[in-house]
Amino acid sequence: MSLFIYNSLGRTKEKFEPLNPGIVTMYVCGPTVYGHAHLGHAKSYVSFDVVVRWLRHSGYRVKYVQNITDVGHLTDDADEGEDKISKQARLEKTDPMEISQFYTRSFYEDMDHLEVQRPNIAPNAAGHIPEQIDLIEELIKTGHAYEVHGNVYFSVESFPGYGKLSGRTDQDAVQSGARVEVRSEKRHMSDFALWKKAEEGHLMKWNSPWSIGYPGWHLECSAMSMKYLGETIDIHGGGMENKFPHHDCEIAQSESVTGKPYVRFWMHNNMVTVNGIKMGKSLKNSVNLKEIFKDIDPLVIRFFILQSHYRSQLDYSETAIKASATGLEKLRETQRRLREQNPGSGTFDSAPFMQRFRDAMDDDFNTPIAVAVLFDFSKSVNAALDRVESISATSRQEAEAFLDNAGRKILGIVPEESQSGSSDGELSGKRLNGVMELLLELRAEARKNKDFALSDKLRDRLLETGIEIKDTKEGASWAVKS
RNA sequence: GGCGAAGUGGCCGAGUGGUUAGGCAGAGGUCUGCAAAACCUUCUACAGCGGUUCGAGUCCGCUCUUCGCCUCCA
Repeated sequence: MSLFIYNSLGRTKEKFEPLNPGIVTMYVCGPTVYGHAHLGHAKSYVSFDVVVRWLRHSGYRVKYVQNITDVGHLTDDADEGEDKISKQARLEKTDPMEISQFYTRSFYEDMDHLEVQRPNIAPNAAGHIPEQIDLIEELIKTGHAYEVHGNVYFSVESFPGYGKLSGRTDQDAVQSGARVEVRSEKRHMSDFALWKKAEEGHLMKWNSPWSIGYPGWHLECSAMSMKYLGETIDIHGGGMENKFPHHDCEIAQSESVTGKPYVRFWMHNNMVTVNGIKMGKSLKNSVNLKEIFKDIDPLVIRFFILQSHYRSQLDYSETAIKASATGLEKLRETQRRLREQNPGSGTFDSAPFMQRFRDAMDDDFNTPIAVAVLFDFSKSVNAALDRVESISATSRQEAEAFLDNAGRKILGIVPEESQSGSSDGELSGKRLNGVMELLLELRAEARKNKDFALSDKLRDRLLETGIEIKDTKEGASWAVKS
């Protein structure tokens, strides 16, 4: 089976082949850096991380670009309001550059915890002003854009396909219910800004042929995507809420300049909701990642996200997270058992699970099914290990390799180190192993002497510190509980 | 008003014309000094009403409900 990807452009799953054999060019809309990342960011970037990992696993060289939006765009609508980054700078009593740098670092910190691999290129908008100006000049030259009082607008009437991604092709209908008052200086209500003249006191501004000002929001992705990946790219990812207007504007700008398709596959991931309502900063219900990570292993969050499909909404609740934590522990338990149990003579065939896993991933990155395959695998492996004959060294190696590939390298939900269930490096140290070995030995002696008060004390007190003792036929083992 | 998505068992969450999703929770059992872990067995479904079909959560129509976008947003 070959890889099929749901393309938002045609609203169907299409067979994926890159434009250039062996190489996939991929661009994903990055965050605007004026606050800490929340669960929504996690869902988006974990989802696309798995996409990249699967493409690479499938043998492609993936050139992955993910931008950082550090030009402050407006808090309100297209024409009013304060620039978000400047506003945050004012609130934190500092300047925009510090804000964007600080939150960029914070973003990567959180993504690192989630095992999200960094993009190959992470361009920032403020560093690509000349490229954006070039693009505007080209659009003016070709009659797709016009200047009014230092502002430059894209003329949607000059691009017949405007709105094809979101299905909003009738601009009069789109505007009839719009909640935003439209500036009269535009030729058409739907025209959008490519360059804005800076108002008095606006901090983030640059010189341009039209005014001292700043670029429109949609422009940066077009400019940077084409600069680093070429005029036509294979995959462009982003959140569903950006389909319109952001992505439709990107298409209009880019294709007007090049005359070529801008993106071959559009991928849109769905939202995180809290009690059924979209999570958003303005709604004050967003779940900050740094807060969650205080109580929950980041990989549990990653697992929680991958248990649903990227195109489905994901409803956040503490009970759902707890269920995920317990479930993930089960997979890790199997991983530990595979590493620790002595080989026997039985056989175990991992191949069918590999095949089912591949099929799931090839079907539009169906991670919920891929995860279900891991659970089925886990169940079968545990059963095999429980048999008297256990499984042979060869079978065990195969099973371990599958779990390592599928669970760690692709889904990124099981850790490399088997001894510690958490990503806490301190606890997984050799020293702890030594101490635990001693404690298990003492407990075994106590049990042998039927001193159950002592053996239970050891077990209970260790559990209080987050270490769980597991008695099996092969003797006791331990694991850090996440 | 326009564009779009969705309603699955106690909860989370796949599937999409005929055959078990999976996880969590619940029940019973094996194991255990007792537990936990592990293993085995097991209960509760496809919003409603029509239609197509030998057969429909799955296709079609209508109704109800929810959510997203049309303003910055992953």
